[in-house]
Amino acid sequence: MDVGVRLQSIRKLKGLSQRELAKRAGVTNSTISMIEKNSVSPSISSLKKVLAGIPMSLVEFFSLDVEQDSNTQVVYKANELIDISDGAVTMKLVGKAHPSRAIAFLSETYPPGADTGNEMLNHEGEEAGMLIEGRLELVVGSESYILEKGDSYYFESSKPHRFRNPYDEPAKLISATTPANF
Amino acid sequence: MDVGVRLQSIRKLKGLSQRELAKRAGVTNSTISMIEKNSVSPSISSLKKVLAGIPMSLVEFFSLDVEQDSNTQVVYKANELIDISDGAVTMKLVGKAHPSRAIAFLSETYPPGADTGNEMLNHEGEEAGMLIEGRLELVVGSESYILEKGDSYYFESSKPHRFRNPYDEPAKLISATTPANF
DNA sequence: ACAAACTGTTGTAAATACTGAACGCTATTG
DNA sequence: CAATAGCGTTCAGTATTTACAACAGTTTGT
Repeated sequence: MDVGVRLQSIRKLKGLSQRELAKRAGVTNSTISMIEKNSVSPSISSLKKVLAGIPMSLVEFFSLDVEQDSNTQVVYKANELIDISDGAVTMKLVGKAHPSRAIAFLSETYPPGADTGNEMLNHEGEEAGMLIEGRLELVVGSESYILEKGDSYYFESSKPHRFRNPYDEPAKLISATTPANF
Repeated sequence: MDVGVRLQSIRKLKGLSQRELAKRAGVTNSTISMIEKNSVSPSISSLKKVLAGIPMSLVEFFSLDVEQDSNTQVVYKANELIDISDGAVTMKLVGKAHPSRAIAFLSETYPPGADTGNEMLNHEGEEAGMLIEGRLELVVGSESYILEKGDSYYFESSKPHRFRNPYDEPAKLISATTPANF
């Protein structure tokens, strides 16, 4: 979360000097220096100007993750998933030990009557899933769908959405969301 | 790309007033007002402070796309998935019509003897999955694992990996990969 | 109707970021 | 050995952003 260090590593990765980047970006070299030393917190406009000289967007800049080469666990037995259940809905997360989680991969079970409630729109990402057992109702935006075994979905997480099981047998769903909000 | 408009829409989405957000964020209301009117370009530190009051990260803030009303297909029936099978392995992709695919969400079937072959290390990204039926062997790096029904996995796509079904019943797998390489 | 509590929008003064011109340093070149 | 060109850092002055406080307008409650 260190803007200075982050900028410096990107700049060096691109093989640019402070002055070179400054020239391309249309700022002075001292600006770059001070930003990298965290002696100032740049304004959005000037950081944007600086990044334009790389070039790189603000999103890219902030989402750049400092790499980590963990030798983490790969396989998780059925009983090793971490339970993040919410109300009646059972949700089990794959990859508990994973550091830089990009996907939230879940096994979800909706007992009869279960409902996620009207989730607020979640700003980022996309999600997909497939129904493994039972039937389930999916509402995305103003549309309502009935999922049956083998059916799947894919939508932007930013749209308001909701899962509901109005039937009398449990529904089992496997889903993936990116980026992970857990 | 308009910071002011962006902040305002998020704030209103959360049902906060300028003063309320200001209080939570530890800044003054005038700061919020001026940022939203684009009469200033806030510093990273103050924008970060403001967003903390929502709360929201800088990445989320900048990656929030304002309008995204793509009326693309949401639900895909079992027979609507597009088949990208490779050799003996059946692979069906969810969300064929989706424009900005971030996840490759697949339903895969490995008949007895099927093998993906030694896949080359696959760019960056991560993948996760869960076994729905049968048994399957997964090799990641130098490690080999046996997946049974309900077991799952999560690893960096950059590690060399391979799936194989040495058993005499078909194996069914649901997987998610990001970013999508299809 | 009036007051109280809220909304967002301004000035002005204080705090912070940016520029331009130094500085010391290392490497390359004649 | 200069001399030149590059590097990143620092300092004083200027430009911009922020806090504080006052403002007008709208809604809530008595």
